[in-house]
Amino acid sequence: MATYKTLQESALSPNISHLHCDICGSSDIIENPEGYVCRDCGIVLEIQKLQYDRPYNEDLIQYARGVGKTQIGTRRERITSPLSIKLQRINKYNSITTSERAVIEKARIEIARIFNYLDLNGYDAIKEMVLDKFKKIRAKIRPGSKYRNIEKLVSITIYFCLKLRNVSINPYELIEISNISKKDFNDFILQLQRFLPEYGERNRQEYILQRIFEISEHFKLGMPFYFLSKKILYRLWQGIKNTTDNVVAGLVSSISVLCTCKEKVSISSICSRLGIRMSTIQAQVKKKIFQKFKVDGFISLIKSSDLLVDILNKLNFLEEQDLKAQEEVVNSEREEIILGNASKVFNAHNDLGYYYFAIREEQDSPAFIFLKIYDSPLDFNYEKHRKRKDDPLLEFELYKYHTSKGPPLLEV
DNA sequence: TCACGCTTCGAACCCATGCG
DNA sequence: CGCATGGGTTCGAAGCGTGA
Repeated sequence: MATYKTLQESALSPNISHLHCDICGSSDIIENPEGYVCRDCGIVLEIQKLQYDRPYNEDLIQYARGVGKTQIGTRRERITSPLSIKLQRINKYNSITTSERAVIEKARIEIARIFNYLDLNGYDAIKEMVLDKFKKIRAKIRPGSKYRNIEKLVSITIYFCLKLRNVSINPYELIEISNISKKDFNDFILQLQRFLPEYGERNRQEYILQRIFEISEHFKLGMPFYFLSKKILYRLWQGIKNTTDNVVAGLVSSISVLCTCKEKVSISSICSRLGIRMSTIQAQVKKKIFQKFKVDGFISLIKSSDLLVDILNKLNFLEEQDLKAQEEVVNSEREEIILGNASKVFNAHNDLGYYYFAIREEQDSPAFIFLKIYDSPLDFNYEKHRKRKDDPLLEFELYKYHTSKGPPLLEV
């Protein structure tokens, strides 16, 4: 250290007073990157610049970068020293920071191991994100909690971060390679979500669409498959979203395959690619499509695929024209209208079912909104109710309905 | 006969809720 | 944080059907 200090001091002073020029004898010597130079005659002195290389010394090994610590003597030295109490105290603080750093280091190794296993070595940015979230989440958990377990916490943080960045991840695969049980995995996800609020608000549709795209690429199903899947995903989202991402992806892809390219790929191969069961998709199609749209005659997933095509036809999914227009509708921003001053003026049963008549004041001119409630969406024919082909088509979705307190809240 | 995809149905699991 | 409960969802294994 003394040598380093001397060098620093000498570098700060413009003159190196103890040196003399070899030629003119002047003591006006300065230091530059090449060496020592005489300011009077401009000659570079023969004397070498001192270059300090720290010599190897077994005792100094603790200074090495990586360990980043100074050892406060050996245990015996600390006890026998006259400054024993002080040294013990310093050593105690020293070891506290060591354990925290060791945790980060252990986490870093575990993250690298899992990324390596999942073949995600190109995702360095996500690796850094995982470590960052790991530190932040761990800092918020009280000491002694099981949720501070490094390996388990790393595993869950990786799961969260990959999902947030729309990178495919199979939870079963992650559980298999991590030191975590299935029960703990679910438990951790539930508990740790509150420390990562962005996970709850993430765009699930984007992740699911990414998985559908992977299916499309893997089985070479082409763009018709992808666009139909996208349409089904966005338009039926409210009805199908209440399950895991992979199941939704499987449901949408399966419907799409059954309607466009049944012969190209089997449903079971799509399911195994997504790590889900075909029976799950069958149950979903039965409940979310057939039961929801009140279509009788469901036998099984494959046997009822003709009926499925009929349903999608009636819902205007399979029309080639309007594809672009419908995509715009699907992608357009949603606007919420609260029919606060609407009044129900007619409430009779007729062929169409129930309907409401609503009035909403907008500046000086009143707006009239007709809401027709059908028994089933299949009873509704868009074309019949559009006077001209180019009439704008607005989709209304009933978001909240207060039976006794007033009119419904709508999402347009 | 075998492999593969599909169907069936009970078991296992998940999740929300409440309690201690 | 663990446990119990109950309803809904998903899994998993056995069996069936079909084509090579």
